[in-house]
Amino acid sequence: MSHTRIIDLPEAVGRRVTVRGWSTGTRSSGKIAFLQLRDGSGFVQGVVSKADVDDETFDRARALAQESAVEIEGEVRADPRAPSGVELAVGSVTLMGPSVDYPITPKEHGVDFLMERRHLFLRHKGPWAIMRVRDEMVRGIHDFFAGRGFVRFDAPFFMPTAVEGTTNLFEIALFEDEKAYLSQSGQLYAEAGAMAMGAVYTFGPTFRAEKSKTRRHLLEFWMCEPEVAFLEHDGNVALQVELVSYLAGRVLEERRAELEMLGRDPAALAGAAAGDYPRLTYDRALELLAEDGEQLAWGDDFGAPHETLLGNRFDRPVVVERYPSAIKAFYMQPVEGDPTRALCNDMIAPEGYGEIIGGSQRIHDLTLLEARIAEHALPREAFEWYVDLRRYGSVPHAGFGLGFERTLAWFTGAHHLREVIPFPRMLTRMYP
RNA sequence: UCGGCGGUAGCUCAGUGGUAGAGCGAUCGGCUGUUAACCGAUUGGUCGUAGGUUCGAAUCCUACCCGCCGAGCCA
Repeated sequence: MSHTRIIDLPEAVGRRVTVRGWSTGTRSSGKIAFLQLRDGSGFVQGVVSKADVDDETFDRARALAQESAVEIEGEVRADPRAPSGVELAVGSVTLMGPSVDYPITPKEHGVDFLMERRHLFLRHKGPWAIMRVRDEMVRGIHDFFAGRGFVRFDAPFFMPTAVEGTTNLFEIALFEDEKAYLSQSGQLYAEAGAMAMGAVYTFGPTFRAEKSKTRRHLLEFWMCEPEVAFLEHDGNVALQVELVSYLAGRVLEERRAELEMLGRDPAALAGAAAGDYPRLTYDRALELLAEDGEQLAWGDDFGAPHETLLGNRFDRPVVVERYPSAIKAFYMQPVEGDPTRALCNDMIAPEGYGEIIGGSQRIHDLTLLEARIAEHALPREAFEWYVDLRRYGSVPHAGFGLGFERTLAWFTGAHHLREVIPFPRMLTRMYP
């Protein structure tokens, strides 16, 4: 017998249907019982009237423990009191999988308690809504790039060496004496991809062995790294703004109900969806920070509090560009006529969510790149293939990395990145 | 790694030297429209661990463990 998804019930008013799902709770009085049901697609209330069913069914319904798996048969009724506009007048209840002493009770719980039971907590409304926004964003990324002729290009996760220095890398023992590192960025490989395919993007997990214990950090997070041949700095910034405003608009359009379930005011994302993000040079950002009482010397990098101050000045993300070369990665193209500054940018989200994008135009000159590799004391042999990209038809190119969880946390208003990934990996959490 | 805060019932917490507490949950009973329902009853404890001070320690002292928040670093 086929069953109907809860999300489709509004189109089935007046029909008898079968719903398969789980009970999230029951309330009952002597003659009527209410079953809260979810099936993964949505939530609905089942109403059991003692007058309509036999005693056995009524008792079975009101005794359903939290998270019991059930098959419910009944008639879909429109009811203005229901949040989704419909409820189910229950005719029969079949227990498919019992549930005893479900631990996450309808009650306030602490963060650690819920994270320890993440595999179950994912069933609840908050995580459920966030995962649906996450899914929408993933498809948004693929649609955005596919619509612009980009090729999805997969970088390896095992790396022979560091992309940007050897700190913060997870070392993996392979065989006997062989070692490898978990990827902290697919960018260098994406550059090879850009020269092969024109425009590519990677999308996958990335690993940072940073002992950071803040709401903006995970050991394992997802990153989207586009890389485009013949793209220069200004085009790179424009692409970033297009991408983020597209994603914000898409989430507002397709997952507004989920945002509202999460208590996230959609108006907070209106500016982000509109595009036209402010652009500041690093030097200008220093001036703004000084206005806020944060005096930084030229050449200092921003800390988290500085990013928050800058981000909170605007109702949408802010682009900060042309940082001092000394505090940026070895592969960044210098500003023409001013080698102390790099053709790079960060994008900082509002509301303290911090940096969601870091990008740059890459060095395409062979001699300059070789000099930078030497200056940074990087292992030349490991980068030989990367240097090759400058030997055979080198062209200006640029790209960036979008921090997926940070962007998603900002969209959903999550307090911590661990809330927006199914199973967070942190310094203090490897289970479940 | 550093700084701040914390660990007491299944959960969230109160209890600062003198009998171990509340709310919620769960269980049972009642109630025909509940949205974290309501009313009544029942159920509940290695006070993070180890040691010390004391007639007496959840409470004071020492060490350690674990967690939360932040810094640095970064997306």
